[in-house]
Amino acid sequence: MNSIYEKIRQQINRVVKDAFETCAKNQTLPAVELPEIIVEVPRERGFGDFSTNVVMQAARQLRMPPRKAAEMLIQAMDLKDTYIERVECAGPGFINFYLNRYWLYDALKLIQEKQEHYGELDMGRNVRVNVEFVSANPTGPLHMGNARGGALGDCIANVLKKAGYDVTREFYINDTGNQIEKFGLSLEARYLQQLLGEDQVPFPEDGYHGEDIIEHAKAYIAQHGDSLLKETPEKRREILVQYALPINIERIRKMLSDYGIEYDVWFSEKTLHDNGEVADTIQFLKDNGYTVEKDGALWLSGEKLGLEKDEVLVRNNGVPTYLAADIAYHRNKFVKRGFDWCINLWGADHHGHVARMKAAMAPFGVSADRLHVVLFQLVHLYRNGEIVRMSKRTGKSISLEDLLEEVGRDAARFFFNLKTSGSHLDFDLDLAVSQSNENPVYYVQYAHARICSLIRKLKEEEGITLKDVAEIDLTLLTKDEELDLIRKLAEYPEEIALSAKTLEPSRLTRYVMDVAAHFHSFYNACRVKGEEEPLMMARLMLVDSTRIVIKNVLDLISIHAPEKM
RNA sequence: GUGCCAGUAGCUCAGCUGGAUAGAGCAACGGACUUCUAAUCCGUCGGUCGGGGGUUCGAAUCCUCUCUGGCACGCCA
Repeated sequence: MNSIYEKIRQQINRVVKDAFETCAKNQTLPAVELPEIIVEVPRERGFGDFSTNVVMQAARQLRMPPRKAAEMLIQAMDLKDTYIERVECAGPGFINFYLNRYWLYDALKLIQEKQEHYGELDMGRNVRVNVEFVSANPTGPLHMGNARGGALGDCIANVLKKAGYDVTREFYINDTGNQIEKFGLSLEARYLQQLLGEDQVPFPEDGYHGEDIIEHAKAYIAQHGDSLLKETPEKRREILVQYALPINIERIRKMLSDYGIEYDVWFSEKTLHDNGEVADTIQFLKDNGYTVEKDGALWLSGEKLGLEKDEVLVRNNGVPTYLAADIAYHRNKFVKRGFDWCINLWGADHHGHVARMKAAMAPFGVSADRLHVVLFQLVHLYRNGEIVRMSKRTGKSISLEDLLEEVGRDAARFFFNLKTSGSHLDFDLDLAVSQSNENPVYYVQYAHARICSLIRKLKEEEGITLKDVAEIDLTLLTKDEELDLIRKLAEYPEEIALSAKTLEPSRLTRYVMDVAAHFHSFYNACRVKGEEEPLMMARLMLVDSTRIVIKNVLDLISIHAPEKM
């Protein structure tokens, strides 16, 4: 068993179904097909611990007022061997379940039993999922979009893993094509400028203007001198790209690693061209009638795939487009490597690409729902209440490196995971570094440190450590603050399930803030140290369980859980 | 012009597979440290859920129209 909620849902499900069968047998209710029984937690505590609206859903088929049907059901319920203490009908026809406290005590036992494995589910058993994220152009430093995409993608991967999926994290390296062409031209111009003087060599209008390009040129000259002057421009660019690209990729890898992200696969786009998979994919589409020829180019047929318009696959100069490579890439993921499910994280400015990418999988027998694109909105940085576009130091747009330098990894990961991916994100730099009650990062970390401190003190000053669960009387936990905290901790597996289902890990960030809030309330209302041994031990178990959950969530969002602050 | 996303408290946002009296944090105001960390807690204030219409027992949630903001509509990626 992984979740008390799951257990309770099963109990309620069984109780309702059995009661319904009894009623059908007595003919107090018509024997109809019941809809799925949805069990939820009512907003108001007074409406019980759990409730279901099943008779309202079924009111039409039952041909009876919901309240009346509910009453019949409740009368027929057998509550033996359940947590359910009593059942009431309320409102327009809700059935409210009031539970005894043992479900909460069992929830605590479950946490202690599972420890860091608490919250793990088997939702994704045998499902292999590929999560591809960041995939930044290796032509320069990582920007805010990469930072948000990185935080989201990594967290989604963590959550899916926790939910039992077989997860592969992947970075797609755009190491060929137009961007690289531009990269080469920029490097070449900077190289020549260094050797021949800036005025002697024009810099390409749409080139990469960053300082890093000049640094690459200087570094290359320092190591290899002016030997490229005598090469052909093509050869020169090739050598410069071969020199600078691995450095950039390594920098990206290092930067993301500092950010807490480690990939399983670094996938090179170039290999798809070199080994013929792009050509083969285009040929396959052509052979199966998914293409049209027009204006000297080869187009993906929009009509054939249900798209609004055709898209170029091969330009009239014979060079395949990014789309062609991307189709080959996804075909590689699904068909060649056999992933059941692929998740891509893209900036919202790429939303136009989603429909064609999904549609383009159909020819390969891959249904659109196996490709899931998570679009995330742009990030706006604020300082002193004003929007910040440029780095003070470099005058360029703010890089991930700048951000980590200014606010640190914990704050960055926390704030990028605080809002749902679909909403625009305003990142307040002042708030992220402020050591105050306004900063939610500290709020959560402080709760963890407080717990660790408490546990440490008990051990060091009193020699007290947590006893075996079997020897602890949890029924001594009766105060609202205690029970509310346990209730919150019991929700954790539900949060994992919902985060995995919706691919919205930001709810975990909000959840852990909630856990911290309940802990702080508990802490102010109840003492641990100095209480009589049995109560102290029960509370210590609650506190330690809280520690386990907070640590668990902070690990998922890749934020440090300090033991002291 | 067409499409996608968003519009909820002064601010930043949850809630959106229809459910009971729409939530949280911050800000504002008033309280709580002899006792395990006050980076904390408790309380008060705060809403025509952008607007109109519709669907039904019930709508912030679904449909439709409309207004506002962002983005996309390339032989760029």
